[in-house]
Amino acid sequence: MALKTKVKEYREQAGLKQSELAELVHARRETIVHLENGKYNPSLKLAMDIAKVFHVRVEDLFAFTDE
Amino acid sequence: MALKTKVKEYREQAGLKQSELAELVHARRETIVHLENGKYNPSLKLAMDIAKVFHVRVEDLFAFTDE
DNA sequence: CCTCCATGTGATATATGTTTCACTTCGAAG
DNA sequence: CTTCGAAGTGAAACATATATCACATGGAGG
Repeated sequence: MALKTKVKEYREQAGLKQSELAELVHARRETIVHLENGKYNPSLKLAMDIAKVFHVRVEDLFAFTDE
Repeated sequence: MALKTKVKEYREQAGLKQSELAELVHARRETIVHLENGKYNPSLKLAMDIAKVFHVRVEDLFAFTDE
């Protein structure tokens, strides 16, 4: 049920601010904040857009855990 | 903008009905219908659940085209 | 301490994915 | 032609992702 994400790790490693990543994927800064803090499941498009920015696979960036 | 998907191909190859796939990923049959016909972007969770059923990567199953 | 900037929060509004239900279409088989 | 099961359609209700806005927090440096 819970979503684990590495967006923050990849973003910081890439030297990007939340606002810069948001602009790259055509989303709002607050949306990135919520995502990094696991507030909700993104749409497939948003997830793939972010994965593309970091040149990683969606599965590298997101994982759903049971419990 | 447009979503291309191979859900139908993989599903038929696996010998599954839409209703069976739906049950496996805890969704409704109509949701699978809409997805296979590119009606909307699924949630990341649904996309990953389907990819897991077929043992493929999300990127193998879905692709967003420009135009 | 004060300022600036990046990050986080919360509430509300809007967009859209998903469900539900009732119905239709279509092919295969009797 | 009739029946039956699988697939498709459309509209309305509902759930939730995303946008918007205003404000709070926290660290770095003056």
